[in-house]
Order: sequence, then C-alpha cells, then structure tokens
Amino acid sequence: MQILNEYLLDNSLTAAKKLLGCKLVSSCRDGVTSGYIVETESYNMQDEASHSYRGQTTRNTPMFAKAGTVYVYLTYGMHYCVNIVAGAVGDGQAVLIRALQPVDGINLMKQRRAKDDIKNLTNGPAKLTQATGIDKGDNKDNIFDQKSAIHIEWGFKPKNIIQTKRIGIKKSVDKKWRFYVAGNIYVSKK
DNA sequence: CGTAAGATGAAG
DNA sequence: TTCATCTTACGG
Repeated sequence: MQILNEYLLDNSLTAAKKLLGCKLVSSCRDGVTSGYIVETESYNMQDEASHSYRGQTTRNTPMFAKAGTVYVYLTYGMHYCVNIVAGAVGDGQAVLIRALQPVDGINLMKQRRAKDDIKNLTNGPAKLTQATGIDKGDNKDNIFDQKSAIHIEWGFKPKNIIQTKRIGIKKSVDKKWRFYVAGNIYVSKK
C-alpha cells in the first residue's frame, strides 16, 4: 500500500506511475463521486509541451506550489483538466489525470455527463472533470488536505503499467510520459 | 491592444 | 474530419 503523503509525489515521472490505482475522491458541488486513477501523463519544466516550460505565469502558478496541489485549467475554451502537482516548490511539475475507473456516485456522474454508458463517463481528461464536478473553483486545493473538496485515498495496486507517448500534444511528441493500467477498459482511447 | 494556439470531445 | 468556444500568453 502506498503512503499517501508528499513523498508519493517526489517527481512527476515516478508520481505519474505511483498515482495509478489511487482513488480520487471529489465532493465538489452536489455530491460525492470517486474513481481509481487508471491513466496519467507527466509534465515538467524541461518539457516543451508543459504549461510550465516558459516559466511561471498567472495560469500555471499552482504548478509551482507544493506537491499535492491541484492545478485545474480550461482548455479549448470549454473543457477543464485536472493535474496533481509534484516535485519541489518552485519546480513546475505536474501529473495530468487522464482517466478514472468509476467507483462512487456513478449515477451522479451519468447525470452530469448526460451519458448512460459507464465506460464513457471518465475515460478522458475533460470527461472526468465533468463527471466529478471539478472546475476552476477547485484550482489550488490540496489532495492531502482533508478539508479539500478533492483528495486521494488508497485504491488498488496495478498489476502491470504501460508506458507510451502522450496524447493530444504537438510538441515533445516522442517522450513516453503517458502511463496507464494495462488492460483497464476505462483508459482513454486512441 | 491583436491574435493564434491550445494537455478535448462530440458529431457527421 | 470538422467545429464548438474562449482564456491565456505573447508580441507590437
């Protein structure tokens, strides 16, 4: 069983693997939802595809805060994505949460997504924020803070982890910084 | 200021 | 494959 404190998030590459199998719990808005993290991607300051590549800005400030900080941003003018910050304060590292295996509040997730198929609730970075109710208001929360609307709990230990290229980026396309639980049906497709 | 590019998803 | 949709970053 993983120790759920900041040592889990020593750097974004190892954290991306160690977060797989952890349960992400959201009590955002009108109910509790949760799911096991089954797909992640790593980002850091040496990475052209990272929001932190050109240093700190208004938007990416949470990436430079302490490990466990939640970084939520709006993409394409309509979708939220969640990251969990890793590494030392001042070093812009984060892990993008790309897919969950639904656990609690599945009916609420179906409502929020207006979709009935359980496999289509949280199998993508923006789908999962919609299903769990995570939005800009949750930016800068901390997953180790019990008062936080978003926190993590122990889930399961993945048997096998696959490491591949990241999805949906145009820079640094050859880095194999995407990780997912082998065989899990809730992993985003492509 | 002006503007172009997004760590996406859904529909056709 | 196209498009919806709008904040952010960055240049002039």
